[in-house]
Amino acid sequence: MGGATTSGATRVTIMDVARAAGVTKGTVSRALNGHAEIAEATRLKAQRAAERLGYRPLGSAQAIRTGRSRALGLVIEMGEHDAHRPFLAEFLAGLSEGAAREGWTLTVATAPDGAAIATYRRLVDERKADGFVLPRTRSSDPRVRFLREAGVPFILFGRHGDPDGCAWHDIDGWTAMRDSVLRLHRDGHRRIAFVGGSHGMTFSHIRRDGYRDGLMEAGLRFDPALVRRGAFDRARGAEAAAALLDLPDPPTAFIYALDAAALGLWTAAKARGLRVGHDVAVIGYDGAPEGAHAEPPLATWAVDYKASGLRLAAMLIRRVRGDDIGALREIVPATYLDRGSAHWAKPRE
Amino acid sequence: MGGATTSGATRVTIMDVARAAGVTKGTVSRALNGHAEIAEATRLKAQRAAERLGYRPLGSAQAIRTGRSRALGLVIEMGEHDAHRPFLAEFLAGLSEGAAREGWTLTVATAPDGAAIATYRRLVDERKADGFVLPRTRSSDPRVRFLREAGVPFILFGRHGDPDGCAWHDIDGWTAMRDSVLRLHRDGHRRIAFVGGSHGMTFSHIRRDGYRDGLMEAGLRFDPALVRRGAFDRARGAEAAAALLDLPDPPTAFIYALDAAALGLWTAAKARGLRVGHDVAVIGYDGAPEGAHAEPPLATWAVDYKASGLRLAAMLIRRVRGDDIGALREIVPATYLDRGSAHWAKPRE
DNA sequence: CGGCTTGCCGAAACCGGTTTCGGAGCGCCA
DNA sequence: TGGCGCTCCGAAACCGGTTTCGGCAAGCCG
Repeated sequence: MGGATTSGATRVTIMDVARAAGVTKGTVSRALNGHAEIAEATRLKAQRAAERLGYRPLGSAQAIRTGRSRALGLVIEMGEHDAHRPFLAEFLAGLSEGAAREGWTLTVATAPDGAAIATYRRLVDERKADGFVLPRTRSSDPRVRFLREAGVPFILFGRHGDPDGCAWHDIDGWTAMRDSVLRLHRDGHRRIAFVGGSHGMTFSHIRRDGYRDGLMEAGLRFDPALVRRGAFDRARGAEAAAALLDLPDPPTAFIYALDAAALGLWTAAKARGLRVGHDVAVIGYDGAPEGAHAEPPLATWAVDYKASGLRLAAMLIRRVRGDDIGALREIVPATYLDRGSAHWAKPRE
Repeated sequence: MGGATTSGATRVTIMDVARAAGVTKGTVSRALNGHAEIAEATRLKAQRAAERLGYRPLGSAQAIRTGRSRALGLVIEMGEHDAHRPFLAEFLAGLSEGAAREGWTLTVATAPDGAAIATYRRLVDERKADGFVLPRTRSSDPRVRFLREAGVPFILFGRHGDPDGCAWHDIDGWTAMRDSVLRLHRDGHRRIAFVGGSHGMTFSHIRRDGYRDGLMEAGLRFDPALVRRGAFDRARGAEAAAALLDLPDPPTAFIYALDAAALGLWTAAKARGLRVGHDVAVIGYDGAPEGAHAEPPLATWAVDYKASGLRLAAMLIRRVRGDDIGALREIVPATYLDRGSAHWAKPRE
């Protein structure tokens, strides 16, 4: 077996390519990196030789001179109520595929909940990543401040209170919430409740605004008693639902900012002898897989986390390469999944 | 804003430390890396200076000479039926924390289902990782063959048919399955079914063996009619349950190799007017969070994926450093969670 | 007191790339 | 025909570390 050290044959280096092509290594480097001052014939010679020998430049050797490690950084904060967890695999798949398409890699680290900055600092100091993807952005985000000061490129999955220097990719939660209201209104609902997610998250505000603006557009009054927030899991979602159902004039429809919380309605409704999708309607948001198995299945707005990861990776790479930030901001729509929980057997007036 | 290039002040290099300590950079390198030929006084001088200046060696610069990038590699295969997905976040947290403790990082890549080898090859060729963690090991695993030939260290999360050159960390599925049988037998069950997971996975065989050996220990006959396999999700789990419940002499208890599949029993039982945890008993395996929300909650064997990740990272690093492989093999127990689904209202004979 | 270890560290090579600098060769124009 | 500018590439410096090599000085021994 020998040691676990050498991998048999030694690597093919740029010198090998240079010898095979009959030029110097400097020329090979320039040829392969597309510098303009290389004659087309020479470039071909170099590329052929590299191809033939199976040459792969050593990332760390490039990094030391260029200062670029060609790696994207992702720091996952291990909060207890991490609603992104079910989608993490898809999200990672998107990110890493987006990175791989450009020959980049993905460096992931995790950090205890509030203490992410130290992790970012370590990765930055050791140049383990050229830029970062920031998921779960908060309205005022310490990570943004840190990276901004350090001059390290980053891109938000979400948005930020102060957009200065921020690139982002986000899902249009505002429209989803607004459309949820309009749909429910069309079905005859007049008292529509809203249960928001974690406080401080940008998306929480945006989704609540969508709800409020939807009411306005539908001509319904905004009733603060019908709004709850801070529900990020099933238990909290059930609490909120219970409180709302016990109102003197309870809502007939519920909009949840998170599927994970929306499932709590089942518990609360059952306890009160109400059937979801019959006596009360509910629309969630996220496209969480559990929702499809609820009885009736949870109507929701599906988000393609893999596609988002792909976009984020591609955009971040462009950002690192110096692309103008104006072009690196986009908002894409979620897709409505019409399922049983949104139904309603409208009672006779 | 300026460009996204320089991060203000330039890095502290080893030369800065050398000057501050009044020695050469070679000496600083040796001092900081604990070489024996450095006088204690000199080592202290170097460490103090490094500390004071906030020196952090540049990983890529070290890598080019040492051949070590101090990064662990993890390739996630994006199969449709990936039972590990719900635990991915915990697993990653463990891995990255284990890596961070030694100053290492974690490089993550994903690959389309069958085509992982190309991804490994890329990471190996570019030296993006010094070793790999292989989750979801198959009895005969092409990844093992590839890495073995390439001479790249790796560690299995699971076991392998041919243990040569393999380090591993695994959860004791055998004992869990055996104990499940014994528990159910103690409760009076005499016909106990087993529904296995994906074919070809090492853990599938091991868990089935545990079931078989448990039967033997309990003095029960092994009945092939009571064994199904290939159930890796809720739908397949329901199919298997339906077939078993429709037998002339159906089982009263079920053991599932995967929680995700076990939840399918609820569907099949309900369709036949049977109550889980009353008319039939079931024990799963994995500790999937959805199980806790089932009605009644699913009894299962909880696996601490974060702890496993931590161990795997630590062990892999030792493997890369050349530790003897014999010391890098371990099997840890799962924890039984006694919940409602395992109950049974034994019918009068 | 001389020779031989031994401990410790400086000088320089080295790792595998990128980038700067300068010059050879050529075409063009006066 | 000479001068000039351009194109293209070789030589060498450079990036930030690690490692080899050799030598100085102190210690040990005979």
